[in-house]
Amino acid sequence: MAGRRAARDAISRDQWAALISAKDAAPEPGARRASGREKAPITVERIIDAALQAVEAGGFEDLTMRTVATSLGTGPASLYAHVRNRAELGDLLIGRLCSQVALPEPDPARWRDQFMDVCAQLRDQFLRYPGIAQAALAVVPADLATLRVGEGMLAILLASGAPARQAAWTSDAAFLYTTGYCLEASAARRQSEDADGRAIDPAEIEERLRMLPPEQFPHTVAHARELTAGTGHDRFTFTLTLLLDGLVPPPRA
Amino acid sequence: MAGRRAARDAISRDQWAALISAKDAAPEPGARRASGREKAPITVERIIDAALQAVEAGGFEDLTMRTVATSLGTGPASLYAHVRNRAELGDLLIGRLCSQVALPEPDPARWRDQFMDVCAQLRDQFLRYPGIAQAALAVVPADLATLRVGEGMLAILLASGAPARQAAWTSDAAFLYTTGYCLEASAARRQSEDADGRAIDPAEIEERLRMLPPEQFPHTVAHARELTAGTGHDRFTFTLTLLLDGLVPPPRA
DNA sequence: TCCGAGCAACGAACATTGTTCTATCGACGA
DNA sequence: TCGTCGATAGAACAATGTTCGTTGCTCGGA
Repeated sequence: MAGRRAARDAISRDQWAALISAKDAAPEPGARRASGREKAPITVERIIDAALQAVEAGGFEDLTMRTVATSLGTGPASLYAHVRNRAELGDLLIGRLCSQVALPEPDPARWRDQFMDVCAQLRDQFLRYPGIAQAALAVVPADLATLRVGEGMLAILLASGAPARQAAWTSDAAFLYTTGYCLEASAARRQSEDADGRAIDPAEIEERLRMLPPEQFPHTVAHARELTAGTGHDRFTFTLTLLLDGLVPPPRA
Repeated sequence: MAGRRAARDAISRDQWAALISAKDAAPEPGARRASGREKAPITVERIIDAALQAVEAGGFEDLTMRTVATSLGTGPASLYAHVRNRAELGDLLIGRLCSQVALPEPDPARWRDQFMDVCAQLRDQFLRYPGIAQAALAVVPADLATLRVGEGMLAILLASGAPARQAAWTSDAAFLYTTGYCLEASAARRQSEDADGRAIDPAEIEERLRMLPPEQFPHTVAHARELTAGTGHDRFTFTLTLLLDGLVPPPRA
């Protein structure tokens, strides 16, 4: 009760500085020389690999320390020499996903498509690992790979000619919306899977919305189709377009 | 492993219909007559009250079945007669919060302010209970109170004259962004509290952003101030304004 | 008035989770 | 060669969500 433990150890500024300067070189300590291949040492990279595999298979809620550990042929205690927390493992996963996003050279003529593309890359990465967006909403400015994506998105928006603060906030909002969208999509997919057999597809949801009492839910009933529409990622691109058009009005109004 | 249990029991359509038709009357079964006051029976409402109190005090992660139960002077097993899951408890909490949102009569002349106000109400409710937005991202169309807010937001946007589908999607995006914003804000506040004593304020974050290598993070370093700015809820209203202006261009461009 | 059925309440327990303690093993430097 | 230090594990602990029986109460009908 009173002794609420620290949810996550905040690193000091010195640690932060060390983290930044050590970003290159450092050929993954623990790999040492990859001397024999009798045991294959545990490294952060291998932990991340195993964790991503687990999430891809069973969703973020199936990502436990024991799952990852047994997947590596060891016990859960062995992971804590490389990862401080389960939360830090989540950060590392997001970092890995972000590091695989290709960032274009900002082109003022195509900034809109470029920004959309980066968001779509993020979206596809997140959707590939259901529920992993949860971890993206807990991280703030921790990982370098995550910051790299933020830098890339900001660069594209600045190339549009928008003022710095508005570009920064829009980039942030787009990232937030992307993770929220993926989280909702993952949750919906999970919910439609669990009744194993009786799936809840959009048509079923539309049907149920129509069953609401029309006196209290007139618009929901009337536009049930529009509310549940959005096959593919139409809704996703629509919202981002809204944001970008609000930031810089499109040439042809 | 193989026997992955259903994360949440999906209700059948009949149950859904019964849920809708039973929305009024039904003076909370279990309250019966409030006969004596010797024990005060456990009701869903009292569970929700206790749960909200727990979240307000210690955040969403301190919301455990045992916390709620002992707060009501009983054991955790007693709650399962009224609540199916911890997840359902989360849904109920969101429902309670949503039920306290005041929905205005849509006014085509003031729809922008009206919509903003509803979102701000949601934001303040969510921020009052740190981390509770997590539960809002897991719920899809379950609770009636939640649907009521959706109906209200949709009604306001329709009053603006926007096409139905765009209004529906924008309403959805605004709700998504609101929950994401609150989740991020709660996480940041928690992280700044945990080092008990050594708080991480925006100034500290700005400082750290400036420490990044300028060759790889030129814009992040240059605009560190803009990235960390946004005292109060400037960022929140900015993003929503972006969405609304994208939906219906403002009269004075 | 009495009885039985149904249901809320509860104590105890189970499985699973994150995390820590401590011992062992190995390699590398002095 | 020895000592030290970090990685690896085994075992364990505390806490969590959830379920299983049992108990007790209330209410409807004989």
